[in-house]
Amino acid sequence: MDGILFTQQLLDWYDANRRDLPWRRAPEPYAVWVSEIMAQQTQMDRVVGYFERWMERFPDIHALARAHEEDVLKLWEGLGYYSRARNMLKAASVLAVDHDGVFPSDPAAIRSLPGVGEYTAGAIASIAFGLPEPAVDANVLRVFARVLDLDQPVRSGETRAVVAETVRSLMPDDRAGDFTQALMELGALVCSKNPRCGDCPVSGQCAALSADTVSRRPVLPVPGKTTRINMATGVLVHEGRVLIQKRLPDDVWPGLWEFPGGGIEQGETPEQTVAREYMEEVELAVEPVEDITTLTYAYTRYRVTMHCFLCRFADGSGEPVFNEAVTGGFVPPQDLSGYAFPSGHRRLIQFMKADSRFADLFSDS
DNA sequence: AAAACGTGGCT
DNA sequence: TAGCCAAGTTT
Repeated sequence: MDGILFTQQLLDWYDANRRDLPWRRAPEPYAVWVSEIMAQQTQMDRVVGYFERWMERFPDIHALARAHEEDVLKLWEGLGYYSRARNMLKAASVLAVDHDGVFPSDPAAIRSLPGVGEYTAGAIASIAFGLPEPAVDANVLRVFARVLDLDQPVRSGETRAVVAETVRSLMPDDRAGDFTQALMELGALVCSKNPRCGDCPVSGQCAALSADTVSRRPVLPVPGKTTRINMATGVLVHEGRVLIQKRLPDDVWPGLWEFPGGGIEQGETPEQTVAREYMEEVELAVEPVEDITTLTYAYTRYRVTMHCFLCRFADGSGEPVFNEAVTGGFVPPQDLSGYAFPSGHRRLIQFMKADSRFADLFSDS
């Protein structure tokens, strides 16, 4: 393969086809960092809105370093992989204290930040600082699995090393950041799962295209099995307010809020599950009085069916004791928008807001 | 080193 | 519909 030609063709294509993303207009290090963390395992189109809200709220390192986790999580709500947001808060503290609020250009210093791995360090170094550091993400692996017609598992350490070295050898000294983004842009827009080889600027140098093995590249790992879960949750209403609790650290969705509930056990009805979970989690006797809805959602390898019920106190009233939460309490339903919820619970709230049966609960008075 | 960690859109 | 999978990192 002709490296000079490959790089030139790719950059020319990028100049003509790059998407207009907000952090590309003025790639300063803080903005590049924010965009790269948000982009991890997330499609660019979804990142844009979150990025703009984030930059508005936390415009620089110092603003972020001063932020509360509660506010950071609320801004991140719906993006998933919330440890990214918590790690950014930790990293902002490191940057403010150890680097005086100035984003470091040293690749090793970048790599040492919480939440910054091999890929992200290379991306920031090249895009924000113009350094010739490779950034090998799934796009880049896919592109070179085809260009080089690699028959090894694409996620193996060996493949990653080969691809990183290839990227290094192709990297132009004057446009490192554009080259990094061009490779990923090509993977996202052209050399995708279902590739559009007719539109590819480097199809003339693609070994897989010549060998007619494009559809077999990259060689992916066998996916893990998904698990189905049935859950039940209850919205306890008392004197016009609803009970929510904040999830524990070292669990799924740490620090996010939720309505109490849990898995439906063998022989239980969803209503019985809600009553049992309320007793276990918050030591309250409740009775489900109305079926709100049943919704499904997915997280990591789980597919969840969640049965949702409106609940009342079984014996008039009571004080919650939070056995399986950091804290919690009764809040006015109008205030729920101020808390970060996992998507399933967020959708439950939206459902109730849109359902006339619960109009009085969400009315402003 | 395998598994956990979210979510929504597309096929 | 049931996967597939997206600018990965951490443990």
